Amino acid sequence: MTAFCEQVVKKVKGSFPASRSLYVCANTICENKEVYMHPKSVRTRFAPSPTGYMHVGNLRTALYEYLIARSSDGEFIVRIEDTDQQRQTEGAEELIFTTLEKVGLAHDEGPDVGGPYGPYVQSQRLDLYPGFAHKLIDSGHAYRCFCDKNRLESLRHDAASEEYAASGYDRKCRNLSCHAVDELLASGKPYVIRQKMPLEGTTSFEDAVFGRITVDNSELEDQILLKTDGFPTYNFANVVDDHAMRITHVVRGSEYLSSTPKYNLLYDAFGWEKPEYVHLPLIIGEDGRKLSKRHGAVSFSNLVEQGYLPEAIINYLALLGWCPKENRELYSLEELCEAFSVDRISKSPSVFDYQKLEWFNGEYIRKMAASEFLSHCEPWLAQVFGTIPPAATLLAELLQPRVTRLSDIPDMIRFLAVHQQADVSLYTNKKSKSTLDSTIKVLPAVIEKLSGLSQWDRESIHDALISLAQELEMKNGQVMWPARIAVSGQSVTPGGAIEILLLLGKDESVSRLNKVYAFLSDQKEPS
RNA sequence: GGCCCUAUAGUCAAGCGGUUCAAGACGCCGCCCUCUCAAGGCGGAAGCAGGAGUUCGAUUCUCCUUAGGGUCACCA
Repeated sequence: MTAFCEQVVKKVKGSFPASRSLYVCANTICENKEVYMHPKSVRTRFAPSPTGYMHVGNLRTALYEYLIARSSDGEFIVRIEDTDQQRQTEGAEELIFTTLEKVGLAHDEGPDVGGPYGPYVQSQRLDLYPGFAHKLIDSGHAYRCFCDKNRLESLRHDAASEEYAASGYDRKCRNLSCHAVDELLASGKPYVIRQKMPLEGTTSFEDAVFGRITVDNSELEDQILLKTDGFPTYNFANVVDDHAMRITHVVRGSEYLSSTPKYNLLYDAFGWEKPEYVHLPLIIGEDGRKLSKRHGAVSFSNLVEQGYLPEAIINYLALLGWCPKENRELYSLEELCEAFSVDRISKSPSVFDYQKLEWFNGEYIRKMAASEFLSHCEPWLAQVFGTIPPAATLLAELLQPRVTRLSDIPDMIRFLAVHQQADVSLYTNKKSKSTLDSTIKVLPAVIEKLSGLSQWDRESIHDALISLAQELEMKNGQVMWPARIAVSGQSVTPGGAIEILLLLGKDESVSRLNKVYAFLSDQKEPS
């Protein structure tokens, strides 16, 4: 007992090295759970597989896991599920951590920060799983299966095989005699270990959002626990690790709903306490299908590239499938921790709505301090001007109420860097009472007036143009409209004539106006 | 196809048998503001999938139908 305690203490302090005695230790942990922990504390885990990109569905799962932990003062753990050797991607793990950091989901334990229940990468716990699998064989809850892939494949293609259709694998090896097994083992034939499902009866469990789920055991396949390469399947590693890491709330997408009974049977076989289950409704695309790459930008980095802010993404995701008690929508992460509760998670799948995300993004942009917005703009301004223009502050001020995605900025301001002649038809505008004739009439006066200005600021330009309208007995619009169109070359601009002139500077403005006037005069003459 | 799940406007959704019963938000439309567009303000159109049953009374409870989705891998 003393030795055990020492081991536990060592482990809690995190000084326990990842070694082959891990098996022994985990085994000890599992069988002495009362000694080992703080049963009250909520522990959730984000267990992504390092596939190289962070799907918003995964991010939302991570968010809810984080919120569940934080809202009850519990711990949030990150565990990497890399038991599929085929799917390893370079830098994938890194991406997971940078994403979590960008959105502010700080974890208490994980491969990068350590913790008392490590290692937190499944490929580093490989020597843990076979022992557990063999324990299950000993207790009669699992068996070795020597069927090769070809047989399974042909089983699957054999439509006549109703037995297979009923429960997946046909359980050929389930009742192999000891003698037969020994012989196969001796021959060195590779095998997997499968879970022995009960043939009759039902299994049910209580899900925090979906309620009671019951399935017939006859529906359950004798799933593979340990692959021929000695790696565990997700189905197995997941259960072993969730238990070993003392996870109290298993939070995941509802696509796992139908396999949860199998996991519970595993917990029962080991005699372990089962966790609470919180299955989340799926995030789907416009077409009603599970959101996937063909729906467009569905990874966190895609979204950021498209100009969405991490805070806006998180806020939107929080409200996608969960509804606060209070009738409001703008929540910071901290506020979400306060407000979140599992019982307000909805059951039906929700469509990922880019328009609504865009609205959130606009809200966050407008809420920003001007200086902060400016720094967000800078890379986009540099993209157009090659450098940060002197008028950046003014530009940002004009952009802030008008931008919904940062990536829209370049197209909105490109006209400032490159002057293009407006389509002649643009000079005709009913509301401003502007026509091509009035434009041709007013332009020389505008040029003259502006050229004569000694000051180039908002007020001077404003006064000059307004007084010009009065002098010519024209409406303000008849002056402002053509000036803006001429100088910008387009009908819609961020800011009015005065702002655009201000942005361009006196020399550039006058030069553009002259160019346009010359062009328009030429156009006019033939007719 | 078997099994499981879901079902309030185009979308996210409140509602958890009857004081207000169909909130609120995005989007859409209109008006105001206005040197364009935004932002902002005001207003509008738009919904309980269908059918039985329980009940004095169903959006709300039960069943059926229909429609969607998920899942049936040595993927997670």
